[in-house]
Amino acid sequence: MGRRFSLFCELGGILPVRGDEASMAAKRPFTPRSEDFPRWYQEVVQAADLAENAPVRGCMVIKPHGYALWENIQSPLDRLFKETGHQNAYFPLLIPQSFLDKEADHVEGFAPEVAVVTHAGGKKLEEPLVVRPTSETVIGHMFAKWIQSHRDLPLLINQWANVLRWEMRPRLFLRTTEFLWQEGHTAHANAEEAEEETLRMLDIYAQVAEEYLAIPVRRGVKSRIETFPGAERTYCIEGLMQDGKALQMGTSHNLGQNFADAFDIRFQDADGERKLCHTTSWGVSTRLVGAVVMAHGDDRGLILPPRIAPIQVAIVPIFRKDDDKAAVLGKAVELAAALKDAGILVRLDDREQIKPGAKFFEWEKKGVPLRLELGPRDLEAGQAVAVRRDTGDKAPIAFEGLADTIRRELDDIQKGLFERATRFRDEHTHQASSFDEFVQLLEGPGGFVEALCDGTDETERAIKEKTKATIRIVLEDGDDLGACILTGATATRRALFARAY
RNA sequence: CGGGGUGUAGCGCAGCCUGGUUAGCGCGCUUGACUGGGGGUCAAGAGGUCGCUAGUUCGAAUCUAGUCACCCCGACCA
Repeated sequence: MGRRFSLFCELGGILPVRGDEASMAAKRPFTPRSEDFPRWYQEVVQAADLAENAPVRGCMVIKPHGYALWENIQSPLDRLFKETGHQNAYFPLLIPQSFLDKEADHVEGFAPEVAVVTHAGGKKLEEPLVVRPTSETVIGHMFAKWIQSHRDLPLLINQWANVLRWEMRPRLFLRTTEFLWQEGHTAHANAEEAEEETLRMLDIYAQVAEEYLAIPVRRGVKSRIETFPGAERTYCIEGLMQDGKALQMGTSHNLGQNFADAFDIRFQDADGERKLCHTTSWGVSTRLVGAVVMAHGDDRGLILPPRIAPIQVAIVPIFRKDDDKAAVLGKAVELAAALKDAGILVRLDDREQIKPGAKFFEWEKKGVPLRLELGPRDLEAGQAVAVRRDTGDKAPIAFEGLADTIRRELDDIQKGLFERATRFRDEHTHQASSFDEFVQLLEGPGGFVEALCDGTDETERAIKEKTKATIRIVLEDGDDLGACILTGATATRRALFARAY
C-alpha cells in the first residue's frame, strides 16, 4: 500500500499547475477512500464506466463494462446451480396483489416497498398487480400445480430476473429500486432435505464470493429481526468492505412450510398420505458488483479480480517513429493473438492520438488486473513490461512462454486480492466484552464485532438504536454464555455485529 | 410527508442582487499539425427554446407570481 501511495504522490507532483479549478478537478485522482468513502465509491463506479443513474430516481443503467462484470459473476453461479441439479425458468414480472396477501409475514415485510400497477389498457384494473419484489408467491402458485407426487420432488428451479423494491436511499449497485438477481426456488418432501438445500446454496454463494470475487465471507444464520419475511430461517454470507461496514452479499432461506401452506403446495407421499412441501429460496444480486468495488478498489480506481475481469490484460503499444510503429504494433497483434489462444481475455489498445500515459490511467481506473507495455526497447530485449494493478509492481516478461507467465501472474493477483481482503477482514474482527468496548471498536477500527447479548428483539433493536450496528450473523445460541453487553442479563446468544449497508 | 437547496451546451459551473441587445468559462467533443515509456501542445470548429407558464417593462437568464422537476437532511432492504 505504502509503495503505491508514494507513486501516486509522485504523479500528483508532475500534474500541470496551470488551469483553473474545474480543469484540475477533471484531472485530479479520486477522492481518497479515507476522506469520503461513499463519494469515492460513486466516483469509481462512474470512472470505471460500470453504471450511471437513470431518468427515474433509484434506477440505474448498467453500462457494458459493468454488465460484462455481472455476466462474469453470473456465469460461475449458473454453472454451479446446474451442477447441483437446478434448472432455469422464467416467471412473470407482474403478480396479482392477492398473492402477496396470502402469507402474512411476507405482505407485511414487503408492503412498504412494493410498486403497484392500478391502470392498464386505459382502464382501472379489476385487481391491482404488483411488480415483483421477489417471486415466492407466483412461484408457489405454480409449484402447487406442478407438484402432485413425491416423485415430482425435489423441484429445483432458478430464475434470472429483475425485481423492484421502492428504495428511499438508492446507491448504484448497492441499493437500487430495480435490480438484477437470481432467485432459486425449491420444494422438498421433508424438512431435512430443505435444510440441506438451503445450506448447499449458501455454500455455493460463499464459494463464488471467495474463489471468484476474492472476497472472504462470514456465513451463518440471521436473527429473527433480520429474517426474510415468511422464512423460518435465513442464512447469509457477509463481506466486509474497506470502510469497515458489512455487506450482505447473499441470502438463503429455509421457508419451512409457510409458503407451502399459503399456496397449498402438497404432494402424495409413498405412504399414500398428502403432505405439505418444505420450500427454500435463495438469491444474490447485482449488489455483488458493488461488493467487488468496495472490497478491492483503491484510490486510483477499480481493481478487478482476474477471474471475473471482462478484460484481464490490456496491451499498450508505445512508439515514436513510423518504423517503430509498424514493428511494435505487429508484435502487439502477435502477442494479443497468443494470449487469446491461451484463453486469456486480452485487449490491444491500438488507438492513436491517445498517448500511452492516458491509456495507462484509463485501464487502471477500469480495474484491468494486468497491463502489458510494449515499446521499441522491449522488442530489442525480447520482452514486454507487465504492471500489476493490485500492487503496482512492474516487471519485464519474456516473449518466450508469455501466455504461461501471464496466466501465473493473473492467478497470483487473484490470490493476492483474496489474501489482502482476508487480512483486512481479520484485522477488523474483534471481540467486545463490554458495551463501552463495543462502541469503541465500532467507532475506532470498525468492522465486525463479536459480542454477547440476551437474544431478545428489544435488545437487538436498542443496540441498533444506540450504535447503528446490527446482528449480521448469530454465532451461537446457548443457555448461559455470560452477560449481555447491553442489559447485563444472562446472555443466550453470541453474535457478529457490524454497521452494514 | 416536514425542513433546506438547485434548474443556463454532453458534464461541471459563472452571470441574476444592481434588467440593456453577439450569454460566458472549464472539461469533454470534431478537424488538422506536431507529439508519443504515466492524464500532451497549438490552431481552427461544432454545440443553448437560460426548466415551464403567465406577468411587469421600450427591453427579462436577470424582477414578480404560479407551476414542474431534481438534489440534500429525519422511519426499510438482495
